[in-house]
Amino acid sequence: MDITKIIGPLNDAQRQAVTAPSQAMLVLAGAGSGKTRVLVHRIAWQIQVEGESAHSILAVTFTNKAAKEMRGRIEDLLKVSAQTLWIGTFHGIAHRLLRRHAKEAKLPETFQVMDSGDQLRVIKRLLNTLNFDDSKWPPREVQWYINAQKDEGIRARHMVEAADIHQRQMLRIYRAYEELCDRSGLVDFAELLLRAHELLRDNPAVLDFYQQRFRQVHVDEFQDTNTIQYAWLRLLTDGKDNLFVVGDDDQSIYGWRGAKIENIYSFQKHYPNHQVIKLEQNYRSTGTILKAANKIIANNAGRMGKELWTDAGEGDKISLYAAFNEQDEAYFVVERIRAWVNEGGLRSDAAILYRSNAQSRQFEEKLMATGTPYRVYGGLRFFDRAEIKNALAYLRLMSNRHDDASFERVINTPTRGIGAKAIDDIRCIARDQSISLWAAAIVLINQRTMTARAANALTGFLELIKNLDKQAEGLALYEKVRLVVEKCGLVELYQKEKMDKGEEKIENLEELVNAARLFDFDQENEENLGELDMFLAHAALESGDSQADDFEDCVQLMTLHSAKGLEFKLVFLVGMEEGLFPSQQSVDDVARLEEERRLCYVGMTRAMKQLYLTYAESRRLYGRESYPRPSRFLREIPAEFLQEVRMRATVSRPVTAVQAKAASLQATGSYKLGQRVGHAKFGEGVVLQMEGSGAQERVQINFKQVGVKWLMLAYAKLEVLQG
DNA sequence: TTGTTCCAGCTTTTT
DNA sequence: GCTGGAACAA
Repeated sequence: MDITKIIGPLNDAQRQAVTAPSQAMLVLAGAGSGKTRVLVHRIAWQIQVEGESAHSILAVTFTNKAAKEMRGRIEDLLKVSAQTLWIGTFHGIAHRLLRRHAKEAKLPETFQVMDSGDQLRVIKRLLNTLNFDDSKWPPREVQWYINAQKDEGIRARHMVEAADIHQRQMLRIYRAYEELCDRSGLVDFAELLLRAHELLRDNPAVLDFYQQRFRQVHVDEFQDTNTIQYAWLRLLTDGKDNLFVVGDDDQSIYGWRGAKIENIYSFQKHYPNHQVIKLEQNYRSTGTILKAANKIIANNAGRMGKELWTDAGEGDKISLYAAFNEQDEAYFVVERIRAWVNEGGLRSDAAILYRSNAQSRQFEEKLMATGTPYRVYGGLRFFDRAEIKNALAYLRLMSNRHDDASFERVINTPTRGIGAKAIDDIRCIARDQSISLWAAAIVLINQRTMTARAANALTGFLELIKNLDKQAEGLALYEKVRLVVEKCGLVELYQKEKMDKGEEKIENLEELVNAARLFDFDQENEENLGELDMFLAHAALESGDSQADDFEDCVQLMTLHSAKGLEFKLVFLVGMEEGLFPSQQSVDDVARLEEERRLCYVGMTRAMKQLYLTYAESRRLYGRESYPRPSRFLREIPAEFLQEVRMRATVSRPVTAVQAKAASLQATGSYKLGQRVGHAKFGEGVVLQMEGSGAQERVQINFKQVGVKWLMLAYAKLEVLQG
């Protein structure tokens, strides 16, 4: 195999990164600069040219999707199966290590992975048993607190009793939560990472083994790593400097969930012999889009410094549309998409990006009304559905009787006459004796204090699980799943549900059997573990797509966060308003505001050909009308890159909106933000900002020809133009 | 056990 | 102003 295939398609900077000798390496890869390509080709280079065995290479990503894509591309390039290559998410790899070394990690062999929904339910229940008031101790906050500690590598036992009563109680809950999880053999996502770190830290033999084995370690999206993930990477590469990380400080948008952009800076300290390579040539967007994005991100302090460029030409200007309200905004966007499609564009090349999920509705309504197919990203995923979780809970109980979360989930689902009283009693016994709910249920039955009916029901439940387990013995995985689906009574339960809702749930259960059949057991089973346990872990770690792949050509709707890593020919960045984007909750804090700005940068750099920015002059939010100012990010774009758009045809504006606008103009006796105005010398423009009052009142106007200017209202003879 | 009513809350999300 | 969850009544 000749190496031109590996280094041929690369530019200079990329080639430098790919062919560099083994050493600590930081590749700062701007948006659309071929980051994945560098990783893929680097790994191929090491195997083909450096003669590394695939077996000794580790590549870590954040999402299953990225891991899958990378594996596929490496196999394409090398034309061999990359089976022995370890490519996976941080959580997936951590899970693998814990399965292999359960004993050293002080975990039971049958430990089960909880997803965040499971975790929340466990916490809720825990708060109840500890007699904490839900309203004073919101389970979500507790969950956030616990995960934040774990992300920092802090166990309850590391923490000092604080003077603060709130802190002290939190610590108490954290401690109880850890105990509960240990007792039930439950591991949450943060725990996977923390345990994997402790496994390496506390077991020199294990650490040594993996340090020897992984001669090359690669990390994707390094700016998104949290404290514990980075600590884990450092352990693994300690003294070898064989860490190759790719990331972009300008695209760090997950600080709020523990990602430490600082890890990029620390990397340079911890690996003094590192090399930094910047990838700045962009292969995605037009020159105009890149320049505008560069200008925006330049407002952030403390960047590593990077400026995207392209040789693809300037392209169209960025379009700015000031809508009257959110209805008009949606109408405008949908009309533009229709025009795009009429001119032969694909719907799937068009994306509507927003800051918060709630914004999707107005667009969905307008798309629906015009019969335009669309797809909303986010929302319920397959393995998150209640019916699926119920079925999985039965399977988990079969595998591990002490899985309290699953026990509680299905003890009375479908209803089998075990009421709140009985469940309460079981909980009490479990708490008092520090045993699992399953064990407590047996104790309760033996006490013979229950009514015959309740005792029968409870015995029936225990027997059901035992019988299912017995019958499942020797069956193939999918047969086990089918057995459970058929025998646990869920199908009957959903049959009774009215309308198609129940039917859909039954279909999903059938789909679960199918998923089990397709589950590639061998690939994930280096650990020689039970097939069922692997499948259950798979379900927790890979929650699946929210929707089945539809082959229809659809407009794409998603949040800015979920757009990261994607690209579209036509992009609408909507709701560019203060309070929405940047979010109200971020405006008082420089660090958070900068993260919003990075989000804006990410959003803009999704666009390949055309970018539209829209904002509404009035928006119904939380039931009341608000008149937000245009987003500060709009002001950060030099006017030369912008072009104001108006609807070509007369817009059928909702009457109320026009009236509201007229009323507000009269009320303030002044100009409104976004108001189109004319000036004798400067021509036509749009009001961006106002300040002062009376004779001191000034307005900032973005003129089409001459750009942004501040004018004293008293002197500038402005003409109000109808927009 | 189900249906109703009331009430808080209201960024972003993968694993 | 809407939504989801919890508390309550029947």
